[in-house]
Amino acid sequence: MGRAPCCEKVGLKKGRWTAEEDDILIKYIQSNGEGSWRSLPKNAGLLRCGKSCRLRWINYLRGDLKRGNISSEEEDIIIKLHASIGNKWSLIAGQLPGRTDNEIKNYWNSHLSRKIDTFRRPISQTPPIVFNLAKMDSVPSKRKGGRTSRAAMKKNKTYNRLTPKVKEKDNCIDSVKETTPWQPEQDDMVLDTWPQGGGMLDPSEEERGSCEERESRNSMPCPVVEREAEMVGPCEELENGMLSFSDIIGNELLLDANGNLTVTGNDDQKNYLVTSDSNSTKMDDQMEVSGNLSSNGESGNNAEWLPCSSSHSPISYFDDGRIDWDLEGSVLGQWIWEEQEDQVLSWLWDCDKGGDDLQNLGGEVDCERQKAMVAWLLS
DNA sequence: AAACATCCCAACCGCAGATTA
DNA sequence: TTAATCTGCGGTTGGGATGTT
Repeated sequence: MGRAPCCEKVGLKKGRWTAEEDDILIKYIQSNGEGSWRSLPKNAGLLRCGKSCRLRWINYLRGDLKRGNISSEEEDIIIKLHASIGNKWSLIAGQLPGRTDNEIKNYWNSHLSRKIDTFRRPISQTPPIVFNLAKMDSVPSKRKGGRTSRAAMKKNKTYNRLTPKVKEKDNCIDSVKETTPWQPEQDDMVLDTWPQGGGMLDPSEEERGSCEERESRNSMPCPVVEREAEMVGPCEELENGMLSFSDIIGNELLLDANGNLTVTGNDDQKNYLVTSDSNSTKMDDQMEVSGNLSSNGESGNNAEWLPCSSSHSPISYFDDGRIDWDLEGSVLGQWIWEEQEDQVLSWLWDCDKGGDDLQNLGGEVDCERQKAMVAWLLS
């Protein structure tokens, strides 16, 4: 039997709520309390779906909602939590009093995800480079038209127009560093390094599905090589002040505490997942990758590059029964979350302290890199 | 001033887990 | 035990707002 509709849809009003409707809803909830959303519209005399009433109340009319812009501290929390748990907007919202999941979701989609998405860059054609992010901050966007983002307008009302356009590559690239490109051992490697809820708290391999599916789930660019290539020159893209985060990961990103970004390229447009060859530290190394937001295939941590799509992916290690890192769907994963949620979250809040926490989990955290990455994202 | 491009967010939709009868 | 219902969540979209050309 098909699922019954949440409410009788015929004759119900849709679209923006009017002030009168808001008043009715507020008064009704004030006198009757929340809940019984299905019967609320009828009882309150609203021509709205109960679901719509609930949403309106939760996201807009509740008294304890915080108005105004997302603060940098809140943004910091959002970034850190999203890097850890992915699109769990309600969970993230739970850490931000007065903010709703919808608000955070919108903020992520309109501000933060774009920041990361525009960080894209072609992988192969450039020599290894070091970017001075401090300089990049001052590099204007190359947009041709359209509306300036509100965030940008808030930050700088002379946005774009009064800022001289950067023409010289040297303005955005501090130096070119020659390194020996790392050669992959396998040709069919697929990157899965973006810590979209991943790395640390990734669902099982089966649930991960295709790249597109994961992109859809996470609202994040999937850094898989078969993605449409965005072929722009190194500085052309840098004029946007951003690189693809996934590209950076794929190119062996090194982000130091000063915000300098080192990218050592690989020349076959392959991206990789780094993991350890030590079973006992699989989970921890994943944490390190996601926490540090950097990977180095030559790291001395017994690291080896493995295709995440293969049976050797770190996730598959979990699936092998050694550990199931499914956040909600497994006993062990549930245990980890329940028992060590505080540790994980405290690591997110306080890097200095979190190092110890993660040590307890068997991992290592490069706090300086984490801080630098967050600082950059907030820039 | 008009057309166009883009941003942004409120609201909708469908799904899934929890609860109830 | 099962179906119906409720509730919450995450993805998506419509359209107003606004900057650029």
